[in-house]
Amino acid sequence: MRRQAIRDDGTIDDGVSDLGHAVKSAVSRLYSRFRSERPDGDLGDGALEVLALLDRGGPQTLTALSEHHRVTPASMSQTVNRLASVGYAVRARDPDDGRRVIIRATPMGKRLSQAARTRRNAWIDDRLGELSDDERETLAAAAVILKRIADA
Amino acid sequence: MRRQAIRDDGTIDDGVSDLGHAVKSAVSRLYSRFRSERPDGDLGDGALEVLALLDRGGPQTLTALSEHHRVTPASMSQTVNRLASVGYAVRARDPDDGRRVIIRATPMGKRLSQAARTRRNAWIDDRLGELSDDERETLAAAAVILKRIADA
DNA sequence: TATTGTTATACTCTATAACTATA
DNA sequence: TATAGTTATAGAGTATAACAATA
Repeated sequence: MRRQAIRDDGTIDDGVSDLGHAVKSAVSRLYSRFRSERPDGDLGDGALEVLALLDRGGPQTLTALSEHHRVTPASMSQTVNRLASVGYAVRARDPDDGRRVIIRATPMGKRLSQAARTRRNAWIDDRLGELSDDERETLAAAAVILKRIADA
Repeated sequence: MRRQAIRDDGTIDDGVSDLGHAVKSAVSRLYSRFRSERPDGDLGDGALEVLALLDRGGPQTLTALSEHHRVTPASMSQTVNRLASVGYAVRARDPDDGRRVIIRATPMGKRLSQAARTRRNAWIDDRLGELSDDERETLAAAAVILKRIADA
């Protein structure tokens, strides 16, 4: 009889090739954990990621933002609405193409983005500090691969 | 002058220790990608993950489900409402403690869960198939570490 | 006509607050 | 009193459909 074990997520580990599930499960669980460890009072994830891109990558059109974050332009327009309503971003017409809208972070939005990044990385930084050097190297290598897959 | 590069997410890679950001960014980007690659017609992520746990891990109390998924009992109660409203899960009173509610997947819910898992792993399985053996080993090792961090 | 963006509407998932029922 | 669960309400984030403005 084959050895079986119930994983933390309730699925069965039967020893068969199952890397896809392992990666998806680890990513989903860790993403949930990031959410539950999120400091109160911050913007939501979507809005903060858009603000970070505007802060560090410069002004962007709505379409560029929506493609980068893999959401529809309609969804991104609403995220920009949220950022604009609290003064963290502003819209301006593109002078070269009146159909385009250029979105940029305000100085207040940039300050918020930078402060939030430090706050929100605190939890994962603490966890990584508890690992061995070998484990950190593994994660550094894996992060590169995962990023490449995500952006392919 | 220090070499700098703008990352895909718009932040600056200044070569300084930054593993926390790399991991968080890779996980967030990949999670977004999972969402955008999700087949139409499936349940949402939260509901499907609960259904998978009920299918493979057996019946659970509401509190157990909410703790496993790191959400409030109130949130989990609503996710169970969604599953129950379409016939994928049912509630029953715990005969030993009338305060408790036992939630279990119906046969239809179990079938849906198993079919959905295959559908939803198809994208990541394809991507992993394009990697080298070394890269897959790195991801397998990283998945274990990330899972441990997420569940700590 | 094609492209860019917006608004209206709706669904999922989450939270807090206030509540009921049982121990 | 403490524990287990629910409902009401609200907000973020997502989608599709229908629309306006510009190229």
